[in-house]
Amino acid sequence: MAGKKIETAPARRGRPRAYDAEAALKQATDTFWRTGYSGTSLDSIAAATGMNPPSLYAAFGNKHALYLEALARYWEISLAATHEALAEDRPLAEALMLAYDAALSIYFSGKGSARGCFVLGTAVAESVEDAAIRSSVAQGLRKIDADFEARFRAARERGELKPDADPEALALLASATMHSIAIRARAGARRTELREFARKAVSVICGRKVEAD
Amino acid sequence: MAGKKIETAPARRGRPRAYDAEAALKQATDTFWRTGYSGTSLDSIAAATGMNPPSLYAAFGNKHALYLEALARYWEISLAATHEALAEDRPLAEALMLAYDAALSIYFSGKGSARGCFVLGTAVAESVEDAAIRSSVAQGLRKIDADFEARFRAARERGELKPDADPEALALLASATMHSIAIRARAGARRTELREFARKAVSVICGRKVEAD
DNA sequence: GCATATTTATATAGATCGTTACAAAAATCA
DNA sequence: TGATTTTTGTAACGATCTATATAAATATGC
Repeated sequence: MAGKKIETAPARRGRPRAYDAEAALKQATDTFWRTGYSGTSLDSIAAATGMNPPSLYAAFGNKHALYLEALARYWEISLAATHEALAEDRPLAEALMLAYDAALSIYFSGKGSARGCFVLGTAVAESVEDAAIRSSVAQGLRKIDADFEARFRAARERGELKPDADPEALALLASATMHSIAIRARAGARRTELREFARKAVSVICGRKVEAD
Repeated sequence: MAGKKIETAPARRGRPRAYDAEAALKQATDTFWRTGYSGTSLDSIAAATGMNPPSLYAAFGNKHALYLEALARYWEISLAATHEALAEDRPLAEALMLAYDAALSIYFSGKGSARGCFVLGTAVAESVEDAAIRSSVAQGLRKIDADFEARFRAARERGELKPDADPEALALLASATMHSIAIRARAGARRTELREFARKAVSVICGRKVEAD
């Protein structure tokens, strides 16, 4: 066998960092999530992460780059949750409700009042003036649309929907339902109320009654 | 007849104001609409309105009160547009499309890239930390829901919908469609694309094909 | 004309913004 | 140990933030 490359890191020179970049990104995300991009100061991020400004800049570049990284990570997590919920080994209505329940878990995470969706609650506000944020938002929205559409297409082929059902139209309505839930959550709606909303939307979209659970 | 009370104003003392409060509110709204509440400085509002900071404070109180006034006025206008579009002397699908067209006209007003909805694009971002803004958002959303629901209820009674149609569920989907259009507009979607979206949503909601125009 | 009332324009106060300079601290390498 | 490398903590820079103090400007009432 060739020389044994150890799996441990090669022992970096210099003073070791006192922060965990992964945890810091999560804490920065939480701060942006509550007060938005423009409404969040680096001071508050420094307080939330326990990092000093120079460490923040060494780790993430600047405020804008840090926000973009938080946004990308949020999309990664929430898109994966939606994608997994819509797996095709579940009945259609059940899959949709699972997707909305996953979204609600994210929208109502955190300690204080509900923050809704990080994208719709903070990134959309910056989307007029900030091309990079706008592009990330548009791309993520398209991916959710595509996931819903694929699931409706499969449902039609499998006979879960009538043959003349329009998968694209249903996907847009399913996405719209998620958008509306995200906004209402940030506007103070209760979680139980929003889950009822999801149930009713799924009933209309699937063309039949959906049981409470 | 009693003494003739003239209709002209009673001739105020002091230097006359150089601004039109109504026009200034509209220009301030335009500025908030693009860059959000936190992202908008009083300097930029002063530039947009042509007013000096002391005049702004004399006219509107402070930044927060000015924003709340802009928000209230926006709700007034957009709620009236929706309410009028949903008048019951039109066929259901036509009324819905009229409501979405009215919304699109608002979302794509202004010169630069589309700003979407003032509420969903700027007020929702502040809704976690700002109770007054959150309350205004929640109240406005409820009014739109109620307008849609009333229209669907009338449609069912008139036979435009099947007797087992659920007006509340349909109203929530109709609202969600509007929310989604507002968000997508701010994220850069084209107006024609969003109108197609509206048409498809109306088809599903009304349970039948809706012609292009 | 002169006192009074109100708004405008300027200038700035005091705080906070994003960002960085700088030196002490803490690690490895020789 | 001493040189080197990297991060930390503090302090501060210039810009910008919301808001206001102050005085000039412009109207009315007498």
